[in-house]
Amino acid sequence: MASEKTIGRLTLYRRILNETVLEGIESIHSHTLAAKAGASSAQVRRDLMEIGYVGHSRRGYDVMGLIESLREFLDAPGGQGVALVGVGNLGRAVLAYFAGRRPSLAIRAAFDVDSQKVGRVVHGCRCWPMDKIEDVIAEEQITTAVIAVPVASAQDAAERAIRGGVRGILNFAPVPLDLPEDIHVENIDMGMALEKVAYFSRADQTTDQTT
Amino acid sequence: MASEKTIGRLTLYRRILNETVLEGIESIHSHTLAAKAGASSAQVRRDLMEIGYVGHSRRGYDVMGLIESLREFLDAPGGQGVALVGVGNLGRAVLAYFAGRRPSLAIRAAFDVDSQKVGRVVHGCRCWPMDKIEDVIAEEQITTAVIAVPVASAQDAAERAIRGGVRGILNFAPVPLDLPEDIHVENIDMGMALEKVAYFSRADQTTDQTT
DNA sequence: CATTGTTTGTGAAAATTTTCACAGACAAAT
DNA sequence: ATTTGTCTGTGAAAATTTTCACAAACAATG
Repeated sequence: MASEKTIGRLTLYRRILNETVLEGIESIHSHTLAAKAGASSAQVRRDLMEIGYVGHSRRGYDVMGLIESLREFLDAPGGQGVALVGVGNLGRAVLAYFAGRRPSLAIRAAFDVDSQKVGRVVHGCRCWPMDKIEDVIAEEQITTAVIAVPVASAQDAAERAIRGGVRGILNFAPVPLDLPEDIHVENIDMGMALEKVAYFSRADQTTDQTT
Repeated sequence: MASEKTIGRLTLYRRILNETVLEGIESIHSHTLAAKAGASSAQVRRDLMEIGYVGHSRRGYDVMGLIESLREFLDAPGGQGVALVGVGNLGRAVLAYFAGRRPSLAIRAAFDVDSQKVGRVVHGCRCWPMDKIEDVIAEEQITTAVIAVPVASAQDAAERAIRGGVRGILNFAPVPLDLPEDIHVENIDMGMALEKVAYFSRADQTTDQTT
């Protein structure tokens, strides 16, 4: 029911709410959350409608309750494992980013062709050789893979991860992957993103910002 | 006139066409380009309509001509400079990614607080201390900045880049930046992206892939 | 030269996403 | 107890994006 865009914003709201709760704030209005998220208040209310969380008129949303509700909606009941394929600069950045962040969505294994990296533990994550992908993913019941390998190996890496049992892929390689359509693919293409920004940075282009 | 989404796809088409031309292919049909880009042929035709490039019925689009047309549309006439703020793992990955890729959109300077990094040249790009941002950006006429610093310094880094003259920002820090609305901001939020993929990786969620 | 089959360019329809705007709820103030 | 002002939840409108579908173009074929 919830669109991809809505899911993205919900995760953003959760991050904002986690900060909010640290400040000791107990309830929050849609327009406050909206301002912090860079959205409109109507948008926030629509999104929360999607997960069926109800606020109080005048008082807004109960922060703790909303966080809990988001957790129930967004997180898999038993937690989910993530695999990282490619432990280069980008891969290490990804590991650093997620290290110890969310236990219910942790990077449980990393893979690289470089035998120098194999066996080492980076940011609390063990690095395996590429040919162990299927086995380790299956064994650790990993559902999601992050592809951070060069373009030439991306398609193969993705296919192997899927053979291991992965159902969703976060792809950093700037190439569209050709995969079964029941596999969810999210592309992060830094080159494309930079070109877009550069285009809109030009004085002659006028469009408002957003993501 | 062209939407942000269209601009994104146009850059993707260009990348695909650059590969196509290497294969010695002289013309391409909308449906072929669409398949490689993961879009529909109607979408491709609409997008190309946007830049006013016309193909030939039955023969399709002239690859070289289209690349040239995309260049005219997407690239700034005199080229554009990019600054990188933050030379950690992610920053280095960004540098490696763009090193020597497109002369008209090159990373001309990098900045970091770490005095160990200052003065060094990473992937052909000199690293400056943070307090030189305004000066170097102004001097090099840099229009676009990539923010790859921790959350806590992202807002400040962005503001200083803007004071130097930057008009567009590619922000990797997982925090919405609060900036003048004439500044174009593009957020790449790896955490949000991974959570989205994880959500759609769950067996109970069914939605088709795309980006 | 006519026919055939394929492809572009594009109005119009469909689908999706966002915003508007307001009834109903309710805390606070009087 | 009543009024006041603000906030939610949501139907409906607006805006945006994508797809449909077909006339016009035209290379290829006979």
